[in-house]
Amino acid sequence: MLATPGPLPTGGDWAYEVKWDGARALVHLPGDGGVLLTSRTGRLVTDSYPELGALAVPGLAAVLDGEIVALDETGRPDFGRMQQRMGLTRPAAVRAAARAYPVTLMLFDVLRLGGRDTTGLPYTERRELLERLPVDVPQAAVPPYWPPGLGRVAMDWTLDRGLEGVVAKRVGSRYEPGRRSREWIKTKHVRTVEVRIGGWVPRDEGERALRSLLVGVAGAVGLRYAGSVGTGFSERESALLAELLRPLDTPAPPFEDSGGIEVEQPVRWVRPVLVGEVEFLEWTRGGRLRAPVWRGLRGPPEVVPY
DNA sequence: TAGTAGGGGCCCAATTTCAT
DNA sequence: ATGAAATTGGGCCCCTACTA
Repeated sequence: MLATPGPLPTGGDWAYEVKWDGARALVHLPGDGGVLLTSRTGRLVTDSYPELGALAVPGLAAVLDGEIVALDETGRPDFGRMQQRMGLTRPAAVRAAARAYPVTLMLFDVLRLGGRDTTGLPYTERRELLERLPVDVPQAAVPPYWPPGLGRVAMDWTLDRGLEGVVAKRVGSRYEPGRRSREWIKTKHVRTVEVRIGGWVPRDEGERALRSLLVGVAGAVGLRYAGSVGTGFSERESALLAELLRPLDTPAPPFEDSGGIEVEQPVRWVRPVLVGEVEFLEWTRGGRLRAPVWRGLRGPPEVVPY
């Protein structure tokens, strides 16, 4: 069951949970002391997270839903660390990564318990089952939730702690396996930043539309490259931007450190006079925008000191 | 060593399904 | 029949592993 993105729902029948920034996983506990983990796409990922073998409780047969996260020293999920765990299969590599960045499983739902399908039960009843589970290991947690009426509180609380956002769940809803449902609504804390366009990748030879924008933010001595943005603009905006960018052509990258930019596609550099707004999740360790979305041009084109 | 592939996520646009 | 909602497909981003 997947959440639909949207504004925070309010009203008497929504409960709220933290939106954990990691990798979604289903935990299969056959009851014989084994553990199997599957990813959102159904891939078997057990071998990548050996420490989660600790979840096995002899006699407990269940299927649970949760998010695998790699917490930093402050207890906040660090997606960069998580990425260093995902996809690893070589035992030596897995061991080394597990020692450096151990993961925790945040459990938030029960799909089967003791051979019984629990997906038909309402959210609140599944939560009760979840909280009564005899899973008591440091590698797993059952984070609390906020009852109806406290949606704003949940948003403020998660914002204060630098968490990604909130997932609202309708208290009477059943679990819908494999589906994206409106009974779960995810609301992210979005950040925006003002950027200058320093280059672009045309969609084709005609250069009448764009594939992506290369943007920068104010750096120490000039424009610092912040990554490329490939979504958020409609067909119309794409055409308009291409039209505005074509006359701004310049031979060299306008960024202060052009060495770090790796683009295999044909890039057109431009004088960085166009200012726009980009919505993004967070800054990566390398100073790039994570999950950037173009939100539009801001203000008139300006003559800039770069 | 360089290039390719794949996982996770996001959005737009097109298509299909569902309601009125 | 018509419009809205849901689903699917295609791109792009970030990061790392795998392959040649």
